[in-house]
Amino acid sequence: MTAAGTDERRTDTRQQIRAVALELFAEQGYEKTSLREIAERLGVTKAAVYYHYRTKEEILSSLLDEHLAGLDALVEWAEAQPPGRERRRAILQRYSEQLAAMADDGSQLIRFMQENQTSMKELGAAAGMRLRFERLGAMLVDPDASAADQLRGRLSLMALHFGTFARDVPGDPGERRTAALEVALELGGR
Amino acid sequence: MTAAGTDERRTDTRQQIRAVALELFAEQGYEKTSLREIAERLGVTKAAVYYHYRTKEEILSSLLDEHLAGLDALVEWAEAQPPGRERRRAILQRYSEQLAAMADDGSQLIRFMQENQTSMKELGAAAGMRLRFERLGAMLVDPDASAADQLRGRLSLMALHFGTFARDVPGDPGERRTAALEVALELGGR
DNA sequence: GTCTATACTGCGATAGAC
DNA sequence: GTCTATCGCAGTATAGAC
Repeated sequence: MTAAGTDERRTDTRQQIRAVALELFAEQGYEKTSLREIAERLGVTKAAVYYHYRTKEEILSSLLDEHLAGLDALVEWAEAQPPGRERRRAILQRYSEQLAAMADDGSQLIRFMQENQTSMKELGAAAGMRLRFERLGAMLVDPDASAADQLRGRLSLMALHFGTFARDVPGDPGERRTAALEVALELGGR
Repeated sequence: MTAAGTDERRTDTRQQIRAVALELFAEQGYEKTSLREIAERLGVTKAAVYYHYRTKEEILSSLLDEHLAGLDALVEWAEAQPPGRERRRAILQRYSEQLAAMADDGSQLIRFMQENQTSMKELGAAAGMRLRFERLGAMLVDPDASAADQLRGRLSLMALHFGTFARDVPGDPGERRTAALEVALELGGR
C-alpha cells in the first residue's frame, strides 16, 4: 500500500533535515548555514542530504510550503470580502489567530523571513510566500489613502509578526499576541 | 605635507570600491555579493580589492562607520536628556531630520540593514551600529510600560526607517518623511 | 603604494560506486 | 539510501612585478 506521490518513507531523515535546517536557518541565516553543517548534525554526509533534497533552496522551499497553504486560505477568503475598514480589521484578527495557531517552528519561520528579506527576495523558493504577503498588504492599505495611512497599513502587519517572535518584550506569548493585535488594529483599523 | 593617519591617496580605487559595494550589497545582499563581482565592475582583480580592504567584512564596516558618528551623537545627546514622553518625542524628531540629511547612499544603507538583519547580527562589523540602535530603542520604550507600548516604541523606529527607503509609498521623499514622522510620533510620543 | 599571479580551504552541486 | 570523488566558485592569503 504505497501512497503514490506522498511521503511513504522507511526513515525519517527527510524530516530530520527539515528540523535541523529550520533551526540553523533561523539562528545564523540561510547563506551562512552550510549543507555540511546540517549533514554533520545528523551524522551523514553532504551527498546524503542531496539525495533527499536536490538543492539547498529546496529545503527552505519545503519549510515555506508548510505554512503557505494557511496563508493562502486567508488571502483568498479576504479577497472575497468587500473592501473597507471592516475587512482590514477582520484580516488582522484572523491572521493574528493563525499566527497563534502555528507551532513553535512557525514563529521561527516568521522570524527567519523577517531577518532574511534579501535571501527571500532572490530565492524564488519564497516567491509564493512574498506574493501572498503582497496581496495581503494590498488589502491593508487603501491605494487612495494618505502616505501616513499607507505606512500604518504596512506597520500593522509588522506589528503582528513582531508579536509572535519578539523575545525581549515582556509577558507570555498569549499576552504579546493580544498586545500585537491591539497595536495592529489601531494602525490598520481606523 | 602627508596627512598622517588620514587618506592621502593618488587613486580613488578605495572610494570606488565602497560605492560599488554599497550598491551591490543593497541590491542583492551581503553574502550573495562576491569580491570578484566588485572587482570586475572596477576592472581590477579580486586581489586588488583585497589590498584596500583586508576582508569583505571590512568593506561593509567602513560603510557603516560613515554613518555611525551621526547616530552616536544622537544617542549621546538623548541620553543626557531627562527620560519621559518629551525625550521620546525629541529623539524621533531629531532622528527623522538626521535620516533626511543623509545622502542617497544613506537610505541605501538603512534599507540594507533592514533587509540583512541576519548578516548584521553575526558580522561584528555591525556590532557598533546595533549597540547604538539598542540604546536608542531602550530610550523609546518605558521598561515598565505595557507590552503594547513596548511594541509601539519599537515600531516607531521602524516607521522612520520605512519612510526613508520605501519605494512603493506615494509622494516625494519629503512627503514620505513627514508622514513617517507623524506615524512615529503617534506610536512613541503618547 | 598599487596591483597581478597563484594557491589554499570550504562551499553548493553532480556522477557514479556500493 | 548513502557513500567517495570531483567540479567550479567563494573568501582569504602571500609573493612579487611595477
